[in-house]
Amino acid sequence: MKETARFFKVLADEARLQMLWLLFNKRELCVCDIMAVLEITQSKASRHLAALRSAGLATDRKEGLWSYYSLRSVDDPDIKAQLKLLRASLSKRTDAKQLLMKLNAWLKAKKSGEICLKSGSLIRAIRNGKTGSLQTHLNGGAR
Amino acid sequence: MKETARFFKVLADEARLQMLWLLFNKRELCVCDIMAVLEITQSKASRHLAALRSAGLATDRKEGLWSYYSLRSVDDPDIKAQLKLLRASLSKRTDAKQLLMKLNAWLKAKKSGEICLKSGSLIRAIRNGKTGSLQTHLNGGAR
DNA sequence: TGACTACATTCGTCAAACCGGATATATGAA
DNA sequence: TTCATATATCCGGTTTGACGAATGTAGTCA
Repeated sequence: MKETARFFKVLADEARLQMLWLLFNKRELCVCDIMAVLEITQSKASRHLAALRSAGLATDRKEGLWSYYSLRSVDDPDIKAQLKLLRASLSKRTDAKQLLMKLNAWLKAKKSGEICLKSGSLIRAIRNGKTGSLQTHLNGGAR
Repeated sequence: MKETARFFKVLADEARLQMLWLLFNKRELCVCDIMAVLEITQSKASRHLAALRSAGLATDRKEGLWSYYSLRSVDDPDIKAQLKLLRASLSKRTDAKQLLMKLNAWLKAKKSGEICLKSGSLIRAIRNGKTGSLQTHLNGGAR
């Protein structure tokens, strides 16, 4: 039963629940998207996604600079049922619905050319006074 | 979703899962029974049972010296479904089955007059060299 | 009353988990 | 090659949670 407890431990964190919820509804998201929508630091996003992956609930696919995470199809019927129930349960929550709206808004904004303002790298670049092409984005490029 | 995470936190402990499992199958147990079957200290048993109670999953009923714990009927349909699924999931586990056998053996032994050797009070009494009626149990009474 | 008990709670310790900041790695572009 | 970036991981610090031992509380019984 230790194994069962370990499974619930994975679900016993709000950030991971939110990530699962997003992945329930989007099939594939990069770390940057999750950072932005949940408004968390990059290391937090990466860390919890790694936890979901090592628990066998998610997989990642690398493409260029990005890591795209998606749900992993589990074979254990009990875990499958738990996840299904979790999804149904979250669907009723207003905060979950709001999160989904936020996700859609973010993806739309991203598609229209904006960049991730929460990016740790970006923040560091700004602090360091690095100019580079970021300025192009922030001044000329961004509307 | 913080609330959901908090719920899973309650399930994210082996001892609490075991207690829930016992209560799924027995309707009412006193702390002493749980201590004996799970082979845990009295404070551990009491602490985790209190956690289940404060999470709204269990209630207790006092009768004389004993506290009898039982499951509390929850109204939230999602939590109800989660617990039902948990029970079904645990039912398949061999360790859960063994625990149940152990519980039945314990209850049978208890009925036939044995006392709880794991009792903290008893241990303390022995350490303190108190004689009293305990010696009757340990020498004359016990087989 | 005083001894004995079941259980609750407190206390100090220890380990696990979460966190943000910093750094490392790897890729793509100039 | 060098720079900008996305992500992973490392590093201390803080919080959370579990634990056993000890103590407290309230029943029972002689």
